[in-house]
Amino acid sequence: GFIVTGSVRYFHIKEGQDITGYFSFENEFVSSYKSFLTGQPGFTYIQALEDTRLITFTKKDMDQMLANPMLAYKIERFGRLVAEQYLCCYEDRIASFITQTPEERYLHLLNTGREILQRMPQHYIANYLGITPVSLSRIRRRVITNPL
Amino acid sequence: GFIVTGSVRYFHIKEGQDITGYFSFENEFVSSYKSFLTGQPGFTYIQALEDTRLITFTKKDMDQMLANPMLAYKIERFGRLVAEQYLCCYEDRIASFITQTPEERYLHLLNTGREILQRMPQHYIANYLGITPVSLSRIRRRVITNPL
DNA sequence: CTAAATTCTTATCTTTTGTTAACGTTTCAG
DNA sequence: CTGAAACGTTAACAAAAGATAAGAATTTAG
Repeated sequence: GFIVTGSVRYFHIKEGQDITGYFSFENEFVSSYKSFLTGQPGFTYIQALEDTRLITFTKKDMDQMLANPMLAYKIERFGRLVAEQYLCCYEDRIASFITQTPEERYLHLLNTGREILQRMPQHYIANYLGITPVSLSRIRRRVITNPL
Repeated sequence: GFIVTGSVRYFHIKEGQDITGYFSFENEFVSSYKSFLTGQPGFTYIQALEDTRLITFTKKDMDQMLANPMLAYKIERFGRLVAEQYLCCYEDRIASFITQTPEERYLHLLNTGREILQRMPQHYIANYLGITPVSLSRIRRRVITNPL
């Protein structure tokens, strides 16, 4: 789907707990991409966090358009560009887990993630950074009391 | 590029230290994908770890083929499928950082990552799991002495 | 074969995180 | 308005990870 207005969070369920992994906002695509591509049920759940308007299409819609010679070229291109855009985001995100500490990831979010910081509750943001809400609260205190 | 024989590692450099983020083996693609797509210099370095044979093409090659009406459709499709395949891998990898502990990630690698475990030195694998080599060594001891 | 370099383990200490629980605030539903 | 739920902070303790250094074991180069 494509978000016209509103926002969503992606989450996983592990041992009964739900853990938020990502967010999408207006003018972004939203899907459990792997599940969409493979047609297999996935383990990523999606929830709207505000009243959200979406334009959606199914895998079947996609396949039919790909099979239609009048549309195939445009849709192949569309699929390529969407996938590539996601890829760039994911590459950065993986690099952040490999090279940065949770505190560094939070500081980076402070500089670049206004949308997330302003619109998402803190315990979702903690999950997104790969830590617990308690730990994020401690990091915030550290950062506030030791600026620089 | 596409690896015919051999293997490579991807790494970042942070404060003088190099940190391995990923590996690719025979019959897989290899590139600093974001850098390739955007044309901007990236922060991902790639190094061959064995004698490695590659088939390579440049961004310019790609753009020329995309501009050629005889080839464009096939190349758009090719680009889409390659990007989508990467996307699925990355999605799983991000989920592992969000939902699993380092020990769980290592156990998962034991079950699925024969190629990496057999062909890569352990300190690269530690980086790949998002931890230090010392910490991986401790996890291995825990896992061996407390099986189950 | 030998010396140097690399890799892995182990130990010690410090820092950080996870877990659990308590508390105050805010938000929300009835 | 009121009680319940959700959210953020803090504290206390246990577990894990990072940093550093030392020492085997292995690999590599000359």
